[in-house]
Amino acid sequence: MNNCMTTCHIVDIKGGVTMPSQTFLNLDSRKQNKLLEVAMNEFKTVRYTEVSVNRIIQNANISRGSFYTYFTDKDDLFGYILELNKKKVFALTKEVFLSCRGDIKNSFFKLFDVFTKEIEDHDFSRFLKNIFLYFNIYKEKFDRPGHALFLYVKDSIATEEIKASDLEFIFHLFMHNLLIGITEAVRSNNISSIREQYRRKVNILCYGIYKEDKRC
Amino acid sequence: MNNCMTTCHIVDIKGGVTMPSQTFLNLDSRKQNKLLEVAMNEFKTVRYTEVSVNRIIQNANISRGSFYTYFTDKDDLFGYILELNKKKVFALTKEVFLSCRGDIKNSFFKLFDVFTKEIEDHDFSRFLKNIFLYFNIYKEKFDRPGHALFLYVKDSIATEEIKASDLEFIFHLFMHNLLIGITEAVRSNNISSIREQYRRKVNILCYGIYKEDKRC
DNA sequence: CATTATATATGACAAGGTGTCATTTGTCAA
DNA sequence: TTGACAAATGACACCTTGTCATATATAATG
Repeated sequence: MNNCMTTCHIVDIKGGVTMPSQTFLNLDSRKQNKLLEVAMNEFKTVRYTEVSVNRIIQNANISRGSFYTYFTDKDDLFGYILELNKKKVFALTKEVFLSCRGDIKNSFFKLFDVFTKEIEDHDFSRFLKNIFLYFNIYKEKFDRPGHALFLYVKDSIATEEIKASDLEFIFHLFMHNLLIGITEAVRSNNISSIREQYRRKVNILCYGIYKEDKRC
Repeated sequence: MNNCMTTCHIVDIKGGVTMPSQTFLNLDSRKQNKLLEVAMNEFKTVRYTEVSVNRIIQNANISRGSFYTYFTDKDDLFGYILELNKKKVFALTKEVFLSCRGDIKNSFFKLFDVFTKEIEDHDFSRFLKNIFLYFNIYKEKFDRPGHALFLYVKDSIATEEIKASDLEFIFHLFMHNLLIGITEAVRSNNISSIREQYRRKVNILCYGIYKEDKRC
């Protein structure tokens, strides 16, 4: 059943804001894209630890020296690619929230469908997993992406019926659940059952874990 | 406020069951411990990617060749150390559940206190973070530790009042929340406020996100 | 005790990685 | 044509890892 993937992911990536050098930005955009594409492919293909700058520069046909004038190192490059994709993720997320009039439950139902579709369409699987992993425990709570995403969609969330206590926490909880769902979906060959399971979980998140009578 | 830690973690670790070679197990236990201690220290000190087998064998006073007869590589070593510590974590967790008669809410309240105490006492912080990270998104859902822990404590959880839908998911949700709380606590200098926040979240998990009237 | 078998230890080595830098090449403006 | 600045280059120093033929210790046996 679950025979693939004997590899797990917890990766060390230097934090901080990532930006390629001006030199890179000045580059002919064809050249930029070539490098980005090659790199993306590398990140999709091998484990993060095994990503090799050597291989990247070979495939992109640039010299070692050039690479290091563009990016300080592989973390830097990865961070940049992430940054580029983040925008898409952010935009999609917000769009969904708006289209659902801020309703959390429905938004997260829909997000699952939207993202799994997106992944399927673009063969992003491996790379997107990395992106999602980027939103992991640490990230999620302390670092930019998770928090930034929240800030970005915050206003699109309908809060009248929600307990005020900690909207950001709630958001992360749902996000976490979504990521698990998506990752499962990406790996599974039976999406519809994963989808069903996912929806049940969203319900638990909404209404709590206790049976009716026990509530509060 | 949150000025430390510019580093985030998403790490690549090979999965699979980790076991040192018989040769290592045969070793005089003083020698074993020496190596383990040195390694542990390395893992505590530097980012996972930067952990160097070189440094470890130097500090442990063993030859390169020996190391590689004990463990296949650094992932293997890390996995083993994790394994050793996991037992402790498992035991503690179960103990707490039993002492709370399986009540989820109270168990997770207590787990927070127990673990933060444990960490404080043992200067595990950096290493335990790694352990906790080991239980991250992927792990949590697909791999041994998270699932295994669940199986281990499963029977100690009182389920009469819980919606049956997906106990494991609920468990992971609470766990996830606990890990976030602990990590925050480890980094913070105001544990009691983190603790308070944590408890509020546990309540959300128990009773859902909606205000009274909106429920179901 | 001598001899053989087996377990353990060793460090030189190949293969490959990273980041730097003095130098070359390209480009544009005066 | 010349000078000034931007970009590209690849050899280099220095690191890492995992392997393997060889040396050494330990045990087992005739």
